[in-house]
Amino acid sequence: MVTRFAPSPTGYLHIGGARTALFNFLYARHHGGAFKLRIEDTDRARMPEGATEAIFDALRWLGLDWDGDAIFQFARAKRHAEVARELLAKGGAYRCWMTAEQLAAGRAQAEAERRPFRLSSPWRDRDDGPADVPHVIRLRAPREGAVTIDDQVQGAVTVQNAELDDMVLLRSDGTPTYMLAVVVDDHDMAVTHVIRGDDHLNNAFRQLALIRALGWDEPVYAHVPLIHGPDGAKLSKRHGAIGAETYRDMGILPEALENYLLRLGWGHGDDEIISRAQAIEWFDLDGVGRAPARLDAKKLENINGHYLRAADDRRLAELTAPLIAAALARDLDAAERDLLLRSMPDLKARAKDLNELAASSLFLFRTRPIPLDERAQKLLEPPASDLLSQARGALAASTDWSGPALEAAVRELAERLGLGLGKIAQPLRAALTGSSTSPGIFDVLAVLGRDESLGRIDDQLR
RNA sequence: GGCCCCAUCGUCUAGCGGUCUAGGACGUCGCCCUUUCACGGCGAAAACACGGGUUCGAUUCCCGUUGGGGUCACCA
Repeated sequence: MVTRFAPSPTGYLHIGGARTALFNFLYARHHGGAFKLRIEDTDRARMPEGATEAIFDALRWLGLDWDGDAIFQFARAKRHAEVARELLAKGGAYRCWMTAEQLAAGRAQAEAERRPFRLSSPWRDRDDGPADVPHVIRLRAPREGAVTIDDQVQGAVTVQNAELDDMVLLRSDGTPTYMLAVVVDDHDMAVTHVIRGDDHLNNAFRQLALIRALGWDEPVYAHVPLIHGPDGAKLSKRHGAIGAETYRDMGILPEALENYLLRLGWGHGDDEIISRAQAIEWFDLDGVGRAPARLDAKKLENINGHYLRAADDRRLAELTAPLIAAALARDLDAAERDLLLRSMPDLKARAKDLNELAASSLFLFRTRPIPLDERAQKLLEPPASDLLSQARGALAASTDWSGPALEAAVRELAERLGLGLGKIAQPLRAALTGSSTSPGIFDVLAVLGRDESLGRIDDQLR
């Protein structure tokens, strides 16, 4: 069996497209089939520079590797036209000389009479038009009866043939239409399962008519509901993040986005955190829901936090280093990279995305005297500075500069003064990190080292 | 508007005639843990759109209403 993902290069990988790709990928892997990629690049005018690469990048980022080379639809135009001519020769299609004006007039009249427009070309049953005048080739679609598609997601869907008109296969300039191209490409690529957004459900009936006229094998269809914005409307630019790469920029891990997308419109009992391997084992079309799902940023964030905590420290350090460098406007040296790596276990426990992770690590790399934010300044006001001074003494007296040893020293001090640990820890935190929130203060002390820690404290004692 | 699809907590969903006083997750609100922030733990509020059938029995099946969505090009 063969599935396929067929995006048109718009400049980014639509988040809904990413989910469609994921479903196709998972379905193919689950059934031991192939997952192919086809770029529907026939609309050259509306194709931004680098649009194809953007799709490749996003797919690779998500780890949705396609089998074989990507197929470019535009390059296959000759083949498409050839199929149309063959069909014409067999009588399954006809030449139509209706003009755009005639069509427009028909539509306008239909609208005025408040009845649906049904194309009825006078050329369907005659072929004596002027051969040298531009004309299109239309499918001679059946007018009687109905077609039922046994959709794997939507169930049995029936449409009357009278609802479908004779679609254009070849434009008057000889270029193929999308409908033709899709059918020919799916056939030539040996696609057996067409899994796509349900905005194509209506198209399926037209395409099926063409497939039948051609006498080709019919694919299995599965039309997945679209993804909606938080307001329930179709996802569009005004909702903000619609490109998969935007999520990467937001510091979302690809496995988190994948898990989130997988659970959007598909379920497997109460399971929430699902690995790639597990997804391949479990995924099937019968688990796909039929109602459109809304995007929920909070849930994505939560899942991302989960994957962040589970992620390898080295990988996170590598992912975060460039973000830190950008914030600092300088690169990290080897020692700093090591510091970042060592701090990662403490850092990643509290971040929900890579940007937060980077931001929360900045205090490690500040040069003395480090800047203090408003709350940190407040924490260091008079009564606290005396405590800070005493804490410095206790710390400096410790012969063992390790987390547990330092904690013991500070706890002892707190007890001696009859204070809660927080009374001492907070000023310490402010002096060491310049912030009121950070990883555990004894971890910070340990990771920063004796000289740097004491130095930062002294800076605040002056 | 025609055609097609859909309908369980705010959101994602489990449920495939009785096990439902409807389960889980995110979010929200309490409490606990605690040096801050997170994490984690415990608990709470929160849904079967409505109306008819079918059935001994409907969240589950059928019809209608309402409400969403998709689609109606010589775009893809």
